[in-house]
Amino acid sequence: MAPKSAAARIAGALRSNVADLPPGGRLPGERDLADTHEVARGTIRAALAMLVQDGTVIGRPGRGYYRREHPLVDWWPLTFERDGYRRDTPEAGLDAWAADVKAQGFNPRQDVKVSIVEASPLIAAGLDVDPGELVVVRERIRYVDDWPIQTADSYYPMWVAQGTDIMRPGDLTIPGGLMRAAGHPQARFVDELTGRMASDEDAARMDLPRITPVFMHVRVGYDANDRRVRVIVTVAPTDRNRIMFESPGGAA
Amino acid sequence: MAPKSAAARIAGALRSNVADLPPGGRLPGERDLADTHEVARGTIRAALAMLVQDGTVIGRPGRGYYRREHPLVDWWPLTFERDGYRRDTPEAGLDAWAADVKAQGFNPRQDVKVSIVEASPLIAAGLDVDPGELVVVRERIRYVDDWPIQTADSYYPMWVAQGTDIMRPGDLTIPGGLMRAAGHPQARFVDELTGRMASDEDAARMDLPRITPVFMHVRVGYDANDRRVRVIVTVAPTDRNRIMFESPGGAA
DNA sequence: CAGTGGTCTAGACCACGCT
DNA sequence: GCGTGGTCTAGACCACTGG
Repeated sequence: MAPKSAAARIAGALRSNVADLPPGGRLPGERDLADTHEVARGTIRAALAMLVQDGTVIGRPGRGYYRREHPLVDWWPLTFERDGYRRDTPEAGLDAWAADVKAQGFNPRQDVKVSIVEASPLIAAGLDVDPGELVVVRERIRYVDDWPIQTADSYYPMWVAQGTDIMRPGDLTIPGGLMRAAGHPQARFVDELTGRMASDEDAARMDLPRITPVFMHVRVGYDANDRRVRVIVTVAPTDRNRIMFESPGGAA
Repeated sequence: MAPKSAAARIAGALRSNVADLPPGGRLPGERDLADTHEVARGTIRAALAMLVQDGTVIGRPGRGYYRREHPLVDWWPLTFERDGYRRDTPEAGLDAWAADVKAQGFNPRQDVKVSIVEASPLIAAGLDVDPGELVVVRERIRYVDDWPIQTADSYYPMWVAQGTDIMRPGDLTIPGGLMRAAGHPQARFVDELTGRMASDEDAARMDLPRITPVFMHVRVGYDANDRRVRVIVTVAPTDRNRIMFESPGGAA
């Protein structure tokens, strides 16, 4: 019924081979696979690309292809305050994301870099400032068991960040949250979720092959006066992250 | 700083060319582009693939590449009942999705096919039935302005669907919702969102190039007795869909 | 150093859309 | 029938990895 390409057929065969491998086990090299399947190397690469994309296999330049070791990490970007549901009072010293990861039995870590940059068009639109205006950014790379899982960059207008802990480098863990401590508790968020392929920058920060699809999550936070006080841009490769949420029933 | 590949460099150049094109305008063929940029056709294809992935351009087999005409369609999978926020009493004759699309000024349409199938492992896990057990599926293909936007397949256990409107073919528009009418109003949902590349099946149903990344949204619906009464699997290409939600503030 | 994946070339044949 | 994209081949050179 479905006329499969040679690459798709080989991808299926490789999938079985990978299943017989121990986690972390290595596949033969592209040239070997090309010989045994009697196709050109390009065809093998197309097949392997499919396995990389769905996370079956990890490609390491200069080393080879390996069976995936780590499972998908669940990410709950929505924080309800309903039914006593989940967090919102995360364990001391952990932000919501880190608390979630720890609850899944993994070990979270975040590298943080603070700097002052000119607002890109995306950020300017989110913060309602002029493009090129100076804003403060806290760039985070999040690791789970020392494996890069996602990047989360928070942008603040100067008038919010000035003279607060926001400008302090390092992985801050402030009870009640950074924004509340800075005097701008957030009243609501608007979230936008799009998808794309990993950019060169994503690839460099998270050590990804550029064929990986990623989620891009943009959250605009508003304070009680409906002023935009923060934009968070999270980039999460789909082969490492699963987004979860729960909602009350409706007519749908 | 960033050592770009030839394909990436050409992709950038093409991006400018596309911007000068009217929406729907056609690019030169791959062989022409290869000549003018003095590279092999494969390199041009790699560059074009980048533009297709981020939705700048639409590839039509046998015809050519065209500048994208239609904007991203917003999709709000979450239905709050707060602040008088949005829908949940959708316009008569429209489900929540169609009402959203119409509110954006577009024209929604859905093709529905009803059938009885054996539960796949994914569906069996979601409905808490045995794999291979017979379930009812309502397969929908959703169009916006006659452009395929997403597929949404709803699976029901037999004991839920038997003898109800669920088994009636066609695009049903039942005030209060199909589930309520069938005697199984849903108390809550658990949602899971993953990403992957379009499968052969996705490509066929929505006329996609297989290099398109897609969102896969799996929603499990529970009734008041916490029984699983429905699983909806939605596949939404990231180059046509943007997922939106809004949430109350927290400590995060 | 030899082996790996990453990229590119210059062809080729195919199925499909159009006229 | 001709042009289009989709796929595949059999090479090549590169940068990077590891021992």
